[in-house]
Amino acid sequence: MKKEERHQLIIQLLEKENIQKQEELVKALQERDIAVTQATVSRDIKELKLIKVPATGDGYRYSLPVESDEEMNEKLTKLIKNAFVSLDHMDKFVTLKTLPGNASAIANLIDKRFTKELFAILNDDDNILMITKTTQARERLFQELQKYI
Amino acid sequence: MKKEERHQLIIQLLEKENIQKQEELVKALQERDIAVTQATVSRDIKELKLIKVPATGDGYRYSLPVESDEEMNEKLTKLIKNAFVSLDHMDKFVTLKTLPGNASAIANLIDKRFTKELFAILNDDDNILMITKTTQARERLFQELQKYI
DNA sequence: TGTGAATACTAATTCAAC
DNA sequence: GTTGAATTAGTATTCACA
Repeated sequence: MKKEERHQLIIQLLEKENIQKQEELVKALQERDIAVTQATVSRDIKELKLIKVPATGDGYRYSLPVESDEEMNEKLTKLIKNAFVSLDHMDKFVTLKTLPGNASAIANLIDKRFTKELFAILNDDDNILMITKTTQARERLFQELQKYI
Repeated sequence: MKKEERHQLIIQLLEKENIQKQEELVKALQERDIAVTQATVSRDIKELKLIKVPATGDGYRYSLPVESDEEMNEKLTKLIKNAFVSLDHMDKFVTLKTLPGNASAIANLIDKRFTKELFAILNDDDNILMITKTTQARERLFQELQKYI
């Protein structure tokens, strides 16, 4: 079990369970036969940027990070820089072709980042099709995406 | 200086300064001639639901809360329960009539909560007009809003 | 109810080992 | 580069009191 896998598992655990303390995360991981200590979990939390949130009821809980626009932009830039093939538009459509396997991650980020502009977005393994709400929105979206290239 | 005032000040401080530890908040408050201890700041943080965020660079910082869906739902429920007049729909439109002065706050929350469904939302003092992306989305939105009543 | 002082608890880091 | 054990740093809570 590598660190990266554990990180993924931790994210899943946080979605399901109410983790209030790092020790609880340690236990939850142990139940899945992953032996780590509080020290490691503390580092994981830092790396994953998990946040400690005062719970609505009582106590505290660990929660997934809220990505800022800047962080999403950074991610998008990296992803697109690495996987870009072509970008095109027509009417209210924008298409982005990527290297195989990369469309999904990029589409997810674009979806979050451009909710305002997007009417719908869908992708297969290496293509993203975006449908914008208006032609102006298509223009904005296309120009913004060009910046990432 | 009452607690409520201090809370407001803390929120302002967090927006401006990079507060990494509760002790720093204590110091920042002392500089403004407000004498409190770490214990009090800890309670303030819990009450304000401030979160401890692993910083992008190094270390940690305290930050303003992120509202969860549940919290938005709670707020919406309260607001709508208190100010509801009528709810109606037609084609891709949904209208919500409220008591005078209440439309804006409710519209803002609906906008955040139903981004997926909404194409546009606008309000005056006591009316909200929602335009959904599709008829199915209108159906979903209308049914969800009915639950808040 | 709100607070500080002391304390208990939790989390982050250091340091050594791998 | 990653980890656990031990330690330190930081945070939450208890308890007494205004």
